[in-house]
Amino acid sequence: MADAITPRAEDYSQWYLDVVRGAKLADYSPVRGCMIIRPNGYALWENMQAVLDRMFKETGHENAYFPVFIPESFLAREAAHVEGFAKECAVVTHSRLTVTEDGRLIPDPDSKLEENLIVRPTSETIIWDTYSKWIQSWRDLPILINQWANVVRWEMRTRLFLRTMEFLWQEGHTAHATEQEALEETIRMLGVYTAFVQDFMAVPVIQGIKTPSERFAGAVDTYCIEALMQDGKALQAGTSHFLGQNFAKAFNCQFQNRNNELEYVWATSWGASTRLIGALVMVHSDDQGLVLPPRLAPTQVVIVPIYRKDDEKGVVLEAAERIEKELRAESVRVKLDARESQRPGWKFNEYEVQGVPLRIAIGPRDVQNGQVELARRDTREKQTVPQMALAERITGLLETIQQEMFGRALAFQQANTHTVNTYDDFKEVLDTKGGFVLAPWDGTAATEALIKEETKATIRCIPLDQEAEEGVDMVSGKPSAGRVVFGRAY
RNA sequence: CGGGGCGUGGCGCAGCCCGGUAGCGCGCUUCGUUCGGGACGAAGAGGUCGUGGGUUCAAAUCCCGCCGCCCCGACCA
Repeated sequence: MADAITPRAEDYSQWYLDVVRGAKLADYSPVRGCMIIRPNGYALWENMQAVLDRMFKETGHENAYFPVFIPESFLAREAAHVEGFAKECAVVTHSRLTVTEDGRLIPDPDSKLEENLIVRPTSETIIWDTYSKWIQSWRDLPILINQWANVVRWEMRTRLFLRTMEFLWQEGHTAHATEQEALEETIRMLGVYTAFVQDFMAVPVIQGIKTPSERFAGAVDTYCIEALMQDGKALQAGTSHFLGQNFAKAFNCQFQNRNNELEYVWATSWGASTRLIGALVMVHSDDQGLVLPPRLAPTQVVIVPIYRKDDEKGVVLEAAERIEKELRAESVRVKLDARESQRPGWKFNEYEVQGVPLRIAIGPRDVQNGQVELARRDTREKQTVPQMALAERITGLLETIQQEMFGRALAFQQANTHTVNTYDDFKEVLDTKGGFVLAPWDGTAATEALIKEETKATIRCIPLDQEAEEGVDMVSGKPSAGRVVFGRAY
């Protein structure tokens, strides 16, 4: 087999890329670091979008769209923000090209822009410039807006889905009259992400707050959900920022409150990206390829008809189409692959690599016995079941698969979460097992930086459910109030 | 930008050390036999060997320059 998948244990990086490409999710583009999302990958993204979008609307948000170009001067308004993003911006300096005498294409010097434009790396600045025009009174608040967009960050090193120069995401930007309300929004959206990632992606996460050094550029506090990949590395799966009044001040966005006083608006922003697809791949896939959770799988069930002669073809296809109809009536996303250009064995493999949760094979034998062969992608179990009440069995089984995938991922996360008290144990666990490491921390950036420098592990978050526990920092020996989550991260 | 590696049909690679005019697997096309786990046979199509220069009767192969890509780090959703 030419396109065999590298076993996970051998080279995780290669395994991941093999799965992504084997499942036809994405390709590298001619431009370094950019990604071509193939129909398979995009179908997955569309399902994720649909669910998230519904959740946003259920929590009172509406969609809008802001421009891809941001005046350079906007970025400079918020000090921490510019610090964080200035070094990874694509800059537009000219508006047209011209051909030189020797036939080269260059930016026309005559078309140099008066002010450079940057391609948005995130939209806080353009949105807060806009909000400052929209908001005068407390009656104009809150504003609860989400945007589905692409953004560009000129990353030094990239990897399909996990870090690409351009990526698709949603970014929510909300404006509130009070600090309390903005804080509640921040936590609410963290909850939405948690629900989405756990209940739909079947990926367990730890909720927490970032330390100041890992905080979003311009935020007062960054809340996040952290997931654990199968190689023991952590991945940030979503963030929700409490921005305080930082952007309101930078863009002079004030409102008059009920007491006739002028006040700066309180802000949040939150985002999740196509990186989630990477997380999905890295958490559930095996050496046979992608494994998709039924709730997000573009195709939940594939039917592969098997026949040799024309008379067999007739009865087999008839049965297959009947089953397809029954499943569709139950809102199952089903695909009947009756192509004659590929053989059954080839199709079995193809849909396994693509992660389709369930496969039904039906041949003359089955038609005769009133049965089908049902194969689960996640466990690779096969069983022969009656055609009677098949739709009911399948909807139940899809739900079982969804639950069991989450259960296995959770068990993995728990088995790879270690509690340590000494620096030696800490290093030992990181080097031999990886995973999340719960360790005491004295709360200083100095020890955090030292640990990162020496072990490449960062504080993924201070968990929201952190228990008060008197301890001693592994490095400084200073007192620690509770454990934080360390890990090596993507 | 630092450290490694690699550029040879669509994809993955061998050939390079020791120069003689390009090969393998997969894929693709046609025909036949097949079809319950990536079928088999036969016949085909497809390559400026990244690029520029040098050495030589002769360069994928040796020498020098340049370009590009991948991996590991610094940066990051």
